[in-house]
Amino acid sequence: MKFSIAEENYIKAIYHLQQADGNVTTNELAAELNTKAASVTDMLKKLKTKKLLNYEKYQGFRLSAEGRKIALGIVRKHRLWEYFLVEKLQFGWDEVHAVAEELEHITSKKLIDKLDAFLDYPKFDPHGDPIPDSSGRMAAQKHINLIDLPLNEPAEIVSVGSQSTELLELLRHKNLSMGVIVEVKRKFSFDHSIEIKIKSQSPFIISQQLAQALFVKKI
Amino acid sequence: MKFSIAEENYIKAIYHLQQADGNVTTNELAAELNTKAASVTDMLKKLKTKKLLNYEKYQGFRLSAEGRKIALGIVRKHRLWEYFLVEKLQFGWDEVHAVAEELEHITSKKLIDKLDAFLDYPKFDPHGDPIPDSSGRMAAQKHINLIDLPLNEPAEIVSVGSQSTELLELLRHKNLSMGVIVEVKRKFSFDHSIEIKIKSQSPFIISQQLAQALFVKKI
DNA sequence: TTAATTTTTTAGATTTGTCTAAATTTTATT
DNA sequence: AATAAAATTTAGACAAATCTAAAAAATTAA
Ligand SMILES: [Mn+2]
Ligand SMILES: [Mn+2]
Ligand SMILES: [Mn+2]
Ligand SMILES: [Mn+2]
Repeated sequence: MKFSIAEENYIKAIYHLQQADGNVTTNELAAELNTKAASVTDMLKKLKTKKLLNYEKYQGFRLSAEGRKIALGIVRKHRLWEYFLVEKLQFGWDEVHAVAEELEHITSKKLIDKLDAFLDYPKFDPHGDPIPDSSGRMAAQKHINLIDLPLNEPAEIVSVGSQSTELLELLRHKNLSMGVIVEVKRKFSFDHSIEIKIKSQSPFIISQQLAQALFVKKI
Repeated sequence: MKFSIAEENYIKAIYHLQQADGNVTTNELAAELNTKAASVTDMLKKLKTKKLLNYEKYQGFRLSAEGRKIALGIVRKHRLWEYFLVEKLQFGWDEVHAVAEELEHITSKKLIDKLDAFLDYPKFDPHGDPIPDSSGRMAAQKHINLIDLPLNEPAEIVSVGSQSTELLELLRHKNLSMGVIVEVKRKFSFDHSIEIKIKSQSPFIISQQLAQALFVKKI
């Protein structure tokens, strides 16, 4: 079956929300998609009819197995295109999300598999998120939140919690990006800010909000 | 101003038709887009309002200067993507058109200019059609129709008259593609078929329709 | 130069995706 | 448990793009 761009955007958004939340709510999804709750309800009915969604009125919802499969296909396309934009076209890692938001809806299966081969089957996108393979499998992320990293343990930044331009702008300003090695030097309990150090730079403080948006792997 | 995918498809189709025809008619455009005349009329009104079209009821129409500029931008994207698909992703030259039909609607200007650079500023797409540069300029095609090529003059195939899968399938079957050197050996006036020869292959006959779909450059 | 034919436009519906405002259901608070 | 607040759904409207059928205009042919 083929899906419209609007349907695909809903499916993908539900997929991401249920990763975090388990059950997804109407308002949550409306906020995620910058639309209104009434519009969401309409689309939920349609996706339910198409058997992509387990949904009962007022009860919240989750994707069906079939819906999850569709979602993984869209996520695969999104992340492969992001990788292409950064690795081949020299985009900054903080400017690819909006373009990939469009490219992810190109329908050719052959295109995406050939792109995957051309890129040499990358496992992670520029934000550190795993890229599903053509059957929907992807590497698990066993990453810990920077806020939970013990003091003085070097760790590598491997992913970010959101793709908002605001976040990515701040990260760029602080020279924080995928692959950078960080160490937590102090934790301030008053506001939960932390002092971190990155290679050849004096330590600096980041806010709780920023630390929670960063995931690291101990090395 | 931003345009919908439907609007862009109309603009591009009008551009191609007026290249051949001068003035374009409602039915012509409906046929080109596989839609109905009534739908075309509706869209013409909209494009006129947006000043992309010189159009008076019942009089036929052409793009305005602004409309032509938009059209060239879409053509540029279409042909650059086709080049990418063939040169980088190893698509056959006969299978790229449908995918490019979608990719041409991705809106990022930065994307297309970076793609152009990545491809090293190609001048022609895989079908031999010139690719407009970022200001809309492109190489002129000074090609002659294969049906008009004099006997025994070697010439190089440089473009095809349409991208229909039917045509491209036939060309592939006959080993005819961009860059192939052909010579016309005989012309049969009964049905206007011609006998041609290509490198290391015995001569064979092609129909008038096929010969008219091929453009060559004398060498 | 009428009449027939073709082309084009209009009128009225339909589908998709969206919205606001009102109604309903659920959840939280007294 | 009753009431207030919040979340969700329904009702009704709208814009975009399409269609069919009918009307109007232009073209062609008698
Ligand atoms: Mn998207
Ligand atoms: Mn990403
Ligand atoms: Mn198109
Ligand atoms: Mn082409």
